[in-house]
Amino acid sequence: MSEVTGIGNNFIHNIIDEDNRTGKYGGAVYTRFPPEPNGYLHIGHAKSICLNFSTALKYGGKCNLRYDDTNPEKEEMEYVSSIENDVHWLGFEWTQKLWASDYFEEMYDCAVQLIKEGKAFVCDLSAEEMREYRGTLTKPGKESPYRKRSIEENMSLFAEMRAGKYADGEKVLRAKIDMASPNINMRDPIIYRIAHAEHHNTGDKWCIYPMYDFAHPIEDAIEGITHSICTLEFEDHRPLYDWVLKELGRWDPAPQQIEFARLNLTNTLMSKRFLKKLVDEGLVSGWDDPRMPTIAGLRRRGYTPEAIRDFCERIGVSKANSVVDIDYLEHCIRDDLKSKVQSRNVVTNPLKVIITNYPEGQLEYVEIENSREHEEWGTREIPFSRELWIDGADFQEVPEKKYFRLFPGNEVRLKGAYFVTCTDCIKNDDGSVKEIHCTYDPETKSGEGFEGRKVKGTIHFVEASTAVPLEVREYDYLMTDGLDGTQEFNSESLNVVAAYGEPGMAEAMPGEQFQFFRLGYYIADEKDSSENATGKKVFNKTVGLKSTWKK
RNA sequence: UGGGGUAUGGCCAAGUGGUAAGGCAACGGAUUCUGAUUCCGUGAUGCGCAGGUUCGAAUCCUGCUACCCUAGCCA
Repeated sequence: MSEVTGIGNNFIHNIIDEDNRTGKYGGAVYTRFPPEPNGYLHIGHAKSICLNFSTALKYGGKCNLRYDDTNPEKEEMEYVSSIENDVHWLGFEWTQKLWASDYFEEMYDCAVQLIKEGKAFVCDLSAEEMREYRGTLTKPGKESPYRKRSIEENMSLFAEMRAGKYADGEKVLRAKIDMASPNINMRDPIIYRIAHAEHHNTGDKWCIYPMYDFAHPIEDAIEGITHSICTLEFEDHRPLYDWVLKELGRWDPAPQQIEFARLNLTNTLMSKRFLKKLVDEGLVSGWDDPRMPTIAGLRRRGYTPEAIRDFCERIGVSKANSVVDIDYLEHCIRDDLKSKVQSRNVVTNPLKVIITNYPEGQLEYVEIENSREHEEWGTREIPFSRELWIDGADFQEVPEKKYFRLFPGNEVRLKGAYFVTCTDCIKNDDGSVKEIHCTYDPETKSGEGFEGRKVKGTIHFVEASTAVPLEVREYDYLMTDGLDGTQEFNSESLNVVAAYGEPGMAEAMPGEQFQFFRLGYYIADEKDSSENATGKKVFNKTVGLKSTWKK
């Protein structure tokens, strides 16, 4: 994790420090991560998860996982397990797992209280009329003709709403605040609506459901949340959040809402609408497609929880809208993996090399270190023979300036093995390079202290008869080129999001994470591998990062 | 056009009146059996703009400008 100085503090900590100084919450820090179970979690949620859980951890406080399931029409249980899995995978444990729907009875009671105190009323306006009465950004709204209903009438009407006497949209319960408020959220906001829908948790027990603005502060208060952290777009809702708690007067001290800027990544679209459409239309293999910015997708791509947590900590927290460069995320995964993963030889766009002066049929093993960072990880033996594969990028028939890898007449070191000199370049009929011929110098074997001459280049290789074919995929993230998430798109307009793969050859290895020379990192996910005809393991999908090789 | 926010080097981001942290990216250089890694080094005379207060301002005041959010019976 980051040990960089200056990182790890943010404005929310300042608020908490101040609260602790004044004793507002008696030193308690209780946060919560409140997803609505209507999709998979993505990297943006990871920022919120890290913020909430880490803040609690930092102050020795608590953090709940709470499903904000107040809208029965949009939520599905299938997302619940993925959410819990992702939070756990990131390395966090919640103090309590709760459902907003478990508070429905208490929320109803709160609503009744407001009615009894003349602070809420049942309104019969249609959705359209409601919109007209609400006014505009610049014009104040008009009071509903139903605003003056008596407390008794409101009580019985609300009870009838609960009893199912009315159809969806026929009536709503509204808070009585101020139709002339410059903040539209305060213009007698709806706090309960009718929805005859099956709720995943409460079934058909309810046909009226609380709105977010009414439910959320109550949920926080019931759980004893002290700092309710949410994103910037809720800033305008804070007055209503405070109003609900103040008018109810049931909790002291009441929780406070704090807003921060949500995460944006360059060229990455994270709206659930966009991601869900990709999944629904089969444009990706699922929510965990490696190209997806979901936590599940990143996991399958080879990201570690440590890297994601480190990233979330390094980017900081502020109220300024910003777009973090995706390079930063990649830096974090490289930084994490490089110190804890072994190296393996893998070549892409493999090019056959024949060592013409090496005995045919002979196979020898040369020693190579498993890690250059960890000497204690030891070495392994890799095969070497007359026929090898090298990376297509490690040979240029006509070398560009300052190219010091293999080209006709040039000598390079094969890492762990010998010096080889390119003597010939064999072409196919179409002019492409078929294979190259080299000679090796037995005296230059690695580890034997040859000092006769130096070479400027060292390249890696894979022995041909033992190599495992695979596809090295360098996935692009979901690119937003020309797309902003609001427009329609199809598989064609989404070409930019396609993964591109290159055929590769690798030394045999178990399905774990390794570092590839020059290629970055990958994970050979077991579920992405299969056996080929000869019983050899083939990694159909090898998830990698962009190459570190620059031209 | 009302209200609410935000503006610090290419990208994040500290800073809370005392003379601009750090990270990413970039670019130099050293080391290197892979142009990786590692290691050093380089960048705002300047903190959206214009004034003002002060011995001193990114931080305080005034006036502008730009961008974001906001008119769901979504969250």
